[in-house]
Amino acid sequence: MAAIVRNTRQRAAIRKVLEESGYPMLPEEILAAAQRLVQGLGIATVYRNINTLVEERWLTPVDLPGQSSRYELASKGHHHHFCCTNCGRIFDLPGCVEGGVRRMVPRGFHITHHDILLSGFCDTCRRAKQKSLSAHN
Amino acid sequence: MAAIVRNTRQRAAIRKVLEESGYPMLPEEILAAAQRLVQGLGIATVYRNINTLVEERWLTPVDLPGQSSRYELASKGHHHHFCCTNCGRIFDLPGCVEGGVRRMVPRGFHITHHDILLSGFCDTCRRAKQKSLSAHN
DNA sequence: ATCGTTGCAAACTCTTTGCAGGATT
DNA sequence: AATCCTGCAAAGAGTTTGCAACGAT
Repeated sequence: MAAIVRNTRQRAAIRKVLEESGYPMLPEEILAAAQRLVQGLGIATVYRNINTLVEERWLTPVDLPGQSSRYELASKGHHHHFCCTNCGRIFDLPGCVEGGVRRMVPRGFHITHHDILLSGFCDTCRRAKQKSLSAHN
Repeated sequence: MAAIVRNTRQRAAIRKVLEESGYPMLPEEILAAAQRLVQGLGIATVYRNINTLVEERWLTPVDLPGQSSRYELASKGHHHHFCCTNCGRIFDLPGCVEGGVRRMVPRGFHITHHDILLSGFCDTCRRAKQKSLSAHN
């Protein structure tokens, strides 16, 4: 059976940090933010709690190619992300192309899950780029 | 300037292995296969050549959540993948939902790249699952 | 008092790097 | 001959684990 989970200050801090974050966080980011709430917090505790919270389905991993997993609240439900290659910020996207992906697989395949990651320029960076382009011409 | 690239037996073996592979390969898989062509080949050489070949755009990384990067020929062009959660095999998918993803981003965002990963049961595993289900009922 | 949790340090895995010898041009 | 490349071993980065002390119930 699953062990009884205790409410430690460390775990509470880690959860608070993730609840108040507007984007998927890296373990190191969670550590830095949670250390402001519980000084002396160690990285091993962050990893242990992340893993527990993922198993409990309270957190969901968010993976960008070639980078460590980030984590966000599972309660946000199904959505995808946009990663700005200029500023590195990650944005939640509202829509989905559920129906479209069904048509991508061969006959007989059964899709249970799909991940979509879009990348490019967010509005702010796109404007900045256009501005610097026109300044140079 | 970029240094002149030499055609070593090791590099040739690594390229041959990737050219003849039907799926995106892990560094360890590339090592194992290439060691059959060049005995004594070391993992460091595999990593060094992978990195060079990616820079040369001869290889493209393929990333599955929480796993090391795999690599496939860049010449295969734009496509996506299906990962069977049962047998672990990775399949190339022909189609795309290019148009669909454009509608997912907020006004002002500019998409330069997109990744789609579908997962579930491939035809073989779907049939096996159905078979075992009916056998138990 | 029990026993889950923590911080620390060590261990582990994956990848990169320094270096001396070897191979390609 | 010049210099790029290789294998080995060591170093790094990210993550997990063992353990004794701590703390929530």
